[in-house]
Order: sequence, then structure tokens, then C-alpha cells
Amino acid sequence: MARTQGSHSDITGPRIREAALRLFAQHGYAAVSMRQIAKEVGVQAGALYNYTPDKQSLLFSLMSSHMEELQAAWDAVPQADSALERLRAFTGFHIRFHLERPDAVFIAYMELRNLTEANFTIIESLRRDYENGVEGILKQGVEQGEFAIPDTKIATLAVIAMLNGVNTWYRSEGRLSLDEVERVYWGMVQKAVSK
Amino acid sequence: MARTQGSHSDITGPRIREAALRLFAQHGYAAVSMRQIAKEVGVQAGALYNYTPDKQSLLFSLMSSHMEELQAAWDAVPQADSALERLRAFTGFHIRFHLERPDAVFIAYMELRNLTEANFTIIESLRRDYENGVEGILKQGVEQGEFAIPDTKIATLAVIAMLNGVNTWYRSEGRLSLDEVERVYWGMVQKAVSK
DNA sequence: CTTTTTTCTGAACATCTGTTCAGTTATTGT
DNA sequence: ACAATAACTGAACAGATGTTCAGAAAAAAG
Repeated sequence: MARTQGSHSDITGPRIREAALRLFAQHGYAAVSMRQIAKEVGVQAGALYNYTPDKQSLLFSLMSSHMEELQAAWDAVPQADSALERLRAFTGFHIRFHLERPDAVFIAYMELRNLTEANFTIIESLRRDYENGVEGILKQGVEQGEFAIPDTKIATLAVIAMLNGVNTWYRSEGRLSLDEVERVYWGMVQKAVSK
Repeated sequence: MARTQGSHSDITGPRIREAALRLFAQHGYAAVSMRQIAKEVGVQAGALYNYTPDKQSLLFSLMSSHMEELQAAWDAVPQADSALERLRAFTGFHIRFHLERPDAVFIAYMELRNLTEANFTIIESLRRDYENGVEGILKQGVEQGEFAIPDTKIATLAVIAMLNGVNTWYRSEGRLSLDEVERVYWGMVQKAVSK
């Protein structure tokens, strides 16, 4: 056998990325073989190499796509004038964006150590850009006298870490709605940075 | 060759655990081979099996030891009367304990997916015990009217997630001392749960 | 219908994987 | 000094690993 019925790169390509994303998130990059990914897609392992030069590039591509989508989505959110309102918007955005992509988020945080040095540098830079955006809000709030923050860098990381935590426990069938989760977290974030 | 000069289980045993801990944290459980661990210790791979029945047991042992030490250390901290003071003590304890064992902490959070189902259940149970202790403080604070928390379960996870974040950026040679880090985080935690 | 291009198979590659175990040496006990 | 035990080696095992590639079949283009 060779080319199969209905095969098309527009279909197989995305399916490979979806399978890799799910499997990497579930078992870890190192624990997942190219043959497992191929099997999930219904294809032989060799066929994957029409879509990625190697396994490492596949991981990097998934991570950089995620980080760029994150940044682009946040850039698209209209910014209010007051720092408080901007921070509230960020809290909601971050929670919702991350809950929509648990696998990608998981990989972006857990598989950094499996990137080559060059690829790691790139992903880290993207992450810093995103963090700097948040720190900008906190700095603005301090300047305008809205926030009381001894160290905006730490506060940035603390806020993000706190919000990321939602991914470890939230289940859509659970006790709380997305709106309620957002409200509870916003309450804590808002108080944490206030005077 | 066979038994080597100066070999002793009291020495080799701990060295295997240390090597495994560092390597698992650095590259991930699945990415580290028994031969790599053995090489680090200066021994052949077969010798490891005098100290662990298999690789999975080694991982589980490292994780459960960490969780039990964590719980024991927290139990040993004298508890104040007021919830506010207990929460302050917890904040300091948690930050310091975690910063002293970055590798063990990393593994305990990242390698859950590489545990067998039975082992996962045990580790999860230990983690819940620890979390319940924190939630107890928050509940007490709410009852005594010291704290304003709409959902103590979420707040517990949020506080822990925020504090865990310190491990991702803190460096002992860095800008801030441990005391300063503790003070900054306590400021945020305290405000986040207050009225 | 014929040609070209795209997509995939299936086998092969060298190397690595966790684990077992008979045999060998160092240490400990008598 | 010798016997018993503890600690380790080195080879072997069956199978999995990432990656390459000639060839074959389906789809698209002419």
C-alpha cells in the first residue's frame, strides 16, 4: 500500500498536531513515541516526517504557536484607561484563554526542559513579553496610586501563577461556573494589589 | 570485577536517590534511563536493582518521601491562635520548605502523570491532606471574622499556587533575600484573604 | 486518458530501553 | 585464617526508539 484514500495534507497535518498535543500533555514529550502519534492519526510513523522535520520541531512548533496565539489574543482585547479595569480584563482573559486550551498550557509549562537551548530561548522570550504586558498594568496602577505593590515583578509572577492554578482543578461539569470562578479570582487579585 | 572497594549500601542507596532526583527534575522521568542514573553514581545499571524493585518504585518513593516530609515539617511548626498568624506562619514555612528542595517539588508536581494509577492515588491523597490543613486555617479565619473568602477551597489552591510560583524564579544569588521574598508574598496573601 | 505531483507504506538502520542473573570480589563475622 | 554475606559487574534478553527512503497508490493537472 501507499497513498491512502481521502488522504490530504490539510487534514493529516492538523490531526498530527492535535494528537501530539494531547499525547504530550497526557504522558509527556519524552514518554510519547512517534509511532504512538502516528497510530492515533491512523498512519505509519514515516508519514509524520512529511509534516515535521523531527520530533523536537513538532514540540517547539506546538509551544510557539500557543505562545503566539496567547499574545495575539491578549493584544486584541480592548484596553481600558484605568489600571484596575485593565487588570480585571486581564484576569478574565487569562483564566478563560487557559481553560480553553489545557493541553497547550500544560505543555508550554512542563516541556520547557525538553526544548533545545535555542528553542528554549525563543519560548522564554515570548513568555517574558506576555509577563511584561501584565507588569505594565501593575506599574501603571502604582503610578496612578491605585495599587500598593512593593515589587511589581514578583507581583506579576504571583498573579499569573495564581491564575494558572485554575487549570489544575477546574472541570466544566464542576460546582462552579466560569463566571463564578472569574469573580472569585478577581476578588483575590484585586485585593492582593490594592492598598 | 564485582563488589567494588568502599562500596556500602548506606552510601550507594542515598546517592542513587539523589542522582535520580536531580536527573528526573532536570530531564523528566521518562527521559532519564536507569543507565544514566547508574553512571552518575559510578555504578552499573544492574546495581540499582539492589535498591529499588523497578524504575516506577524509585519515582514513587521519591515523591512520597517528599510529601511525607512536607507534612511532617508543617506539623512540627507551632500553631498560633489567630488564623491570621497561622496563615503568616504557613506562608513563610511553605516558601522556605519549597525553596530548599526545588528538585523534589518539581518532581512532585510534574511527574504525577508518570505514576501508576495506584501510586497516583496515594500521592494525591497526601497532597489533599496538606491542602486541607491550609483550608482549615482559611475556614477558621472566616468563622472568626478575620477573613473574607467566598470559596475557601479555591482560595486554598490559589494561595498555594501563588506561593509555588516562587520556585520558578527565585535564585539565592538574586536581587532579593529570603526574608524580603517572604514579606512580599505575605503582603499579597494577607490582603487577598482580608476583608 | 495520461502525466505529474502529493501522500503514504513498509522495511530497514543503529542504538537505546528496563530488567534479570550467574559469577566475582570486598567486607564482615567467627 | 576461614566462612558467610553484602555489593557489584558484565553480559544477555526482547522489544522500543527516532529517522530514512525506495517504491506504490491516490489525487490533481494537462
